[in-house]
Amino acid sequence: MPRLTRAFFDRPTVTVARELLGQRLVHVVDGRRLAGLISETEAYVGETDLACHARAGRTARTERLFGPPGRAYVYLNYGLHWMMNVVCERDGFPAAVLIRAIVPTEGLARIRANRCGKPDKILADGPGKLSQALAITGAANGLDLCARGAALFIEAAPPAGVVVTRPRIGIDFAPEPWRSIDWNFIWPAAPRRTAQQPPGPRPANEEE
DNA sequence: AGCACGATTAACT
DNA sequence: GTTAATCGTGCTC
Repeated sequence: MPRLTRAFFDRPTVTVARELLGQRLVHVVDGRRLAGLISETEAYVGETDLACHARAGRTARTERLFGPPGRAYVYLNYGLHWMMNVVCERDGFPAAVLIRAIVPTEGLARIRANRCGKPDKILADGPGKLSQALAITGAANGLDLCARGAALFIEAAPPAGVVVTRPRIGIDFAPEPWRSIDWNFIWPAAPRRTAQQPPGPRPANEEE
């Protein structure tokens, strides 16, 4: 499947957040693909969105948000957890989609190791967890997901179909209407479990 | 220069 | 349900 292009991200952030459900987030680490299907996203849209980091205006931290679409905005939250976002909309307008959950599909052995052997059900069902699972850190901040040869990118996959919306998580500090607007998107029919390994010889890039 | 607080997680009771 | 872990950021003094 081809990779999503810059044109995909150069659209309204809410649209991108919806359509990212079902698509495949891939991080190539040491020549090995670590990947999963995106199952939950959130939209953060502009300086007027008082839940968005861009509410602080253009600063050193938010520079990526204001930049061109298709790049990663990765920041550390609570001093512990890396949050993986994809910048959306035109250069100069600050907006991004936070990827909040994925269903791991490739590189399972490495992903389990990155997650310290935790049960498969909770390998990547949170924004901090999926970053740990795919080994995404602040080093990825600003990377162009649409560049040729990028190690971090999103591949096209069948669309999610039915999508459920609800208010965004963890932004109780924000005033209305931002606190309650339905900018969290979930793919309820996402595969619950990680696919089993196919029978026969394993791919060359699958470990142990 | 100092401070309060997160777009969270895991391990508790 | 409660709480510790842990640090970059933006704001105040």
